[in-house]
Amino acid sequence: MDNMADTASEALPRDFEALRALILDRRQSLPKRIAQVAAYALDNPDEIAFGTAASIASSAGVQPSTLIRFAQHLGYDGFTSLQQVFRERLRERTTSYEERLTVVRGEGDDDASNRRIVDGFLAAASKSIDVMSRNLDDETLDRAIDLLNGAETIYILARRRSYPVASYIAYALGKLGVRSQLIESASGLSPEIISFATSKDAVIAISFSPYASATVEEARVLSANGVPVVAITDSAFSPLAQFAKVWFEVAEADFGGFRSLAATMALAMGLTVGVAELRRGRKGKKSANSKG
Amino acid sequence: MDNMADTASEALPRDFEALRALILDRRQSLPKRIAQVAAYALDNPDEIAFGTAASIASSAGVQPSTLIRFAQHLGYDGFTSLQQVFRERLRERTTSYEERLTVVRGEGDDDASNRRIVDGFLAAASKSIDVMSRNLDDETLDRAIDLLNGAETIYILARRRSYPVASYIAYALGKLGVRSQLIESASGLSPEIISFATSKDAVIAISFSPYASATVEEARVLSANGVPVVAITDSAFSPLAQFAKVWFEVAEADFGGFRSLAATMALAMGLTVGVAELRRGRKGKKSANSKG
DNA sequence: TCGAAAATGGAACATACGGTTCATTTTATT
DNA sequence: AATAAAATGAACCGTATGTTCCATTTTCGA
Repeated sequence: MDNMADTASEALPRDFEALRALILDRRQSLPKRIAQVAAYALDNPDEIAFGTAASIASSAGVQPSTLIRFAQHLGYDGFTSLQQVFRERLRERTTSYEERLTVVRGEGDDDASNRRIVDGFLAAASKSIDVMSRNLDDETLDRAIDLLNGAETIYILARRRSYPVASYIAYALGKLGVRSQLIESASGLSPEIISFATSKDAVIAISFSPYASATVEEARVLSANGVPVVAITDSAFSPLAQFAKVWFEVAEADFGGFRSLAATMALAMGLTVGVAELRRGRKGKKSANSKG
Repeated sequence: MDNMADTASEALPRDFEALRALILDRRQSLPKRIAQVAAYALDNPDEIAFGTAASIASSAGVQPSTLIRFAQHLGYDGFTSLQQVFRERLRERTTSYEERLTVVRGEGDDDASNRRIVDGFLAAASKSIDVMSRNLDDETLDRAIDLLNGAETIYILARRRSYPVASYIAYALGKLGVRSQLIESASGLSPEIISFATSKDAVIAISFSPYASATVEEARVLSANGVPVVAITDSAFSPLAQFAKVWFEVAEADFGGFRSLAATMALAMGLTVGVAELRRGRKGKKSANSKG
C-alpha cells in the first residue's frame, strides 16, 4: 500500500510506450507472479487489449486476481483502467494505407482523382517500406557497409529512374565527409572517371528492370578491374547481381507504372550514414554503446 | 429467418474487408435502423471493436437490440461474434514502425546497429508519408495540377537535398511526354535557361530549410517575370511560399540529421502523373461527377 | 382502408465479468 | 528456527453486459 503511494504521485502512463518503460523500470522489484504477468503483457499486448481478465490470466498461467494486483502495483485502480492503455495503443495506430486506399477507391469515382493519385504513390511508398523492413538481411547490410567503409572513393552508378537515389547518396556522402564520385551520363566523361577506380575503392550500383545498359556495362568493367561492387537491384537475375560482391534485392511497389523509390532511398541512406558512423567513432568493430 | 438462410450458406466473413464488402452489398436491402448501424460501423470500426453494445448503440443513435439484429441480419449469431471481426482487424495490422523501432532500440544494444540505422530511415519515411496523408489538402493539389497543366514547359527548380526529387520529376515528365526543363547548377547556364520562361510556362520549386539561395533567387525572378510557381517547402515562412501561386507544406521526419524525402517524392509523383492524366483523356475541366 | 408482416423501442433477464475477501503459502528478518 | 510480512490462490459478490422477449409502430399488399 505505502510503497505504491510514491509511485502514484508520478502521473500514470496513459500511452503504451510510457507504460512499457514503467514496467521495464520496475521489472526487478516486482513479485514473481506479477513479473510473470508483466512479461506476458509486453509480449502479448493484443491479448491484454481484447481478452477478458479470465482468459488473459489463463493464458499467462496466473489467477485473475493477479492481473488486478499487477495493475494496482503500477498504480492503476484496477485491471480495466490498465486495459484502456493497451486498447488506446491499437486505436492510435493509423489506418494502413492499403486499407485507406480501398476506402478511397470505393467512394467518389470521379472527383478527388488527383488526391487518389497521390494516395496511390503514398501507398506504394508505404508498402515498399514495409516489405523492406521485413526482408532486409542484417548480415548483407553489415557486409555492404564494411565493404564501403574500406573504400578510398565511393563511386555511385545509376541512370534514369535510379539516378535520384544516386544523387542523394552523393549529396549525403559529401555532407558526411566521405569522398565519392557520381557517374552521370551528362558529362560524357564516364569512361575516364571509371578508369581511375582501383581495388581500393568501391562502387554502389543501382539499377532496376529494365536495366540501363550503361550502368550494367560500367559495373561489369569496374568489377573486372577488381573494384568491389555493392548493388541495389530488384531480382537475383539482375545483371548487376552477377558482378556484385554484395547485393540487395529491393521490391518497390508501383503505382500507375511508376515504382516507388522510398525503400531504396532509405536503404541508400542507411548505407551512407552507416559508413560515416563507422569512420568516426565506431571505427572498425562495433561496440561500446552505452545504453538504450 | 428463411431469407437469411441462403446467406448463411455462404461462409461468414472472418476478416474485415470481406465483412465490409458484404455490408456494402446488402446496404440497399437493410431496414432503416439496421442500415444506420451498418453505416456507423463502417465509419467507426474502432468504436465497434472497443465499445460495449450499450455505448455503441448510444453513439449510433439506436437501441442495443438493434446492434444484435444487425449482426444477425448478416448471419452472425450475435453482436459478440460480429465484434470479433472488428477486433481481428486491429490485431492484424502490422506493428507500426515507431513501435518497432523502440523495440529494436530496447533490445541488443551493440549488434545490428547498421540495421538500426536503416530502420531509422524507414521509420522516418513511414512517418513522413503518414503525416502527408493526413495533411495534404485536396484543393491545393487540384489547383497545383491545374496550374501545371496549363504550362507549355515546366521548369523544375531544386538544389542539394531537394535535387533528387527534381531529377525524378524531370525523368517522369519526360517519360510521360510533358515538356520540362531541369535547372541545375552544374551546367552554369541557369540564368540563360530561366530567361526563356514566360507566363505561359510554370515552375515547380522545391526547397527546405536551410533554403538554397539559388533556388530562392531563381524562384523570385521567375515569379517576377509572371511565371506561376508551385512550391514544395517546409513552412509558411519559407521564402518560397511568398513567390508561389500554390505551395505545399511538407513535414518530413528526419533521422540522424537527414530528413526523409519519401513524402516529397510521393507528392512530386502525384503532381507529375496528375498533369499527365489531365492532358490525355481527362483533358481540361474536371466535371461530370456521376455520383457520390 | 384494412390486415398481416416486418421493424422497432424498451424493459426484463441470465450470465459472465472485474473486483474483493480471506485462507494458505512463501519469503524475509531477527 | 520463529515470527512477521508479503504474495498467492481460490471462492465469493455486485454489477454491467449481451441477449431475449413483448408491446407498439411502421410498412406494404390486397
